[in-house]
Amino acid sequence: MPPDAAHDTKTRLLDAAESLLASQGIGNTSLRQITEKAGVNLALVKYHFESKDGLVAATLQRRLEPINAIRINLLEELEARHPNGPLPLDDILTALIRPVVDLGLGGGPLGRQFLKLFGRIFSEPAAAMNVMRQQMGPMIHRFDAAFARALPHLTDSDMGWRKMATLGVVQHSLLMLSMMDELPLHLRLPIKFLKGTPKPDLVLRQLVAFCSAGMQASVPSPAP
Amino acid sequence: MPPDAAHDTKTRLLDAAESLLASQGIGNTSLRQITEKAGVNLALVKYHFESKDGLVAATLQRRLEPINAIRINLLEELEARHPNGPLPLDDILTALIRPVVDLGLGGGPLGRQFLKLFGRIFSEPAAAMNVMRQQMGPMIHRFDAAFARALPHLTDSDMGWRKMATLGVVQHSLLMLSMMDELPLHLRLPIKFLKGTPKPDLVLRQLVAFCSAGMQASVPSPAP
DNA sequence: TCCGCCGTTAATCGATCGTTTAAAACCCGC
DNA sequence: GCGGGTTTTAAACGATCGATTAACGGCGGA
Repeated sequence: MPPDAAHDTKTRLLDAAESLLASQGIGNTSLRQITEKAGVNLALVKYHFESKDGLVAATLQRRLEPINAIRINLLEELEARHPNGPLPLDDILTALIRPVVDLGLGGGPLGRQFLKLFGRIFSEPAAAMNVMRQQMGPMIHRFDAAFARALPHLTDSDMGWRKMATLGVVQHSLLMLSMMDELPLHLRLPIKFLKGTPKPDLVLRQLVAFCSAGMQASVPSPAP
Repeated sequence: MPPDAAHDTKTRLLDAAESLLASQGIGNTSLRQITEKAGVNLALVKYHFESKDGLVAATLQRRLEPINAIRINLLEELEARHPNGPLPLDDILTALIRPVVDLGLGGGPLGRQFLKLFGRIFSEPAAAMNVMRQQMGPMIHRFDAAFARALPHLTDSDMGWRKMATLGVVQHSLLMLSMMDELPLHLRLPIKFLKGTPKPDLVLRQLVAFCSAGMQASVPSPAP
């Protein structure tokens, strides 16, 4: 992949888009803002990405693809270490959560920006949401067997509720963390217990601890 | 119910706004869409709500206020039943979660619509987010003492992480549920384990079970 | 040298946005 | 039925949106 002009333009558009989409949302960010920040002509969006939706999709895909690849790699390593018998639940959750925490809090401000975009995406127009699910769906499905091996006594329904809750914990927590440094102080109620940006390892441990316990909760009884 | 109370201009605007903001997001919904759906003149938004932001804020406030009032009522009843000693964690979580689940899944389609708006709001422009926090902040703070009584061994930091995770579970799960009936079938990956709209009691039990276990998780140790 | 393609540019398209104005319509006590 | 405040109306404002066009520069192959 040569560093030709076209590749450079694409990257600059993606970087600018990632930053602006994250901080303002998709619907509230204009192509003109993006191209101005990228120092690039407006019409090049259509040339390189066909449309605004295309640019948004490419922005998401650029980050989601490697994250999900790492997740599956970690899972396969884990499965290789435990050829049979139940898998350690905490290790499964770590494989699921660590890649996104590392990107978001381990890297520079770029990762942080994507973290916010990742958190926002569930509320955005269908076009963006579809890319999200297209990327996340197969990855989550890949984890299904692992969870079933770790918690064999859970019904499909109970397991479904708990996977949904787990994703909620990760998505919401990381969104809040990524918002930390740009919110006015008096609005930081949900995260005011934090002194500064926490280290990735701490975040990972907290999220895994909560989700692991939630996953292993005793099945709630029908009705009181 | 006087005949034109339901057709009162303000109420019709709020109803139309709630429905459209929920299904499209705030930034992607125009005042013209709202006023057309409400059967009301465009300029009346400025007359009754000053601006678009004012209408959005009023839409949120109309639902958040009674929900948070019920939450605090339930909490105070709980505290009255346990004048001293620790509070049952599951009951605290029930007081926190039940009101929003009941509104969203117990009532008609109107409640469902707001559920989606509630789930979206964390990703929307600052104006809307501020209203959200302004309403949620004092309510959450009201629960702080109760959580501390139920889990006295947790540090402020650990407690903070777990409250954040709990809100994530509730917010994300309810958003997914509220999206159920309008998503194309092939995109329902996260919730495909559900046959139909679940009863409020089932949802409440699942969410409380997960969050309660997560809240009570053993404190994660520093580093491996 | 010239052709042809790729990347880029400036400019404009029609549409739609939130907001604002000024006048009309309405309601109610007098 | 008349006057005055409240509510509603139609129309337009300037700004900005995503999309599109036609022309231009550069550079490698014929």
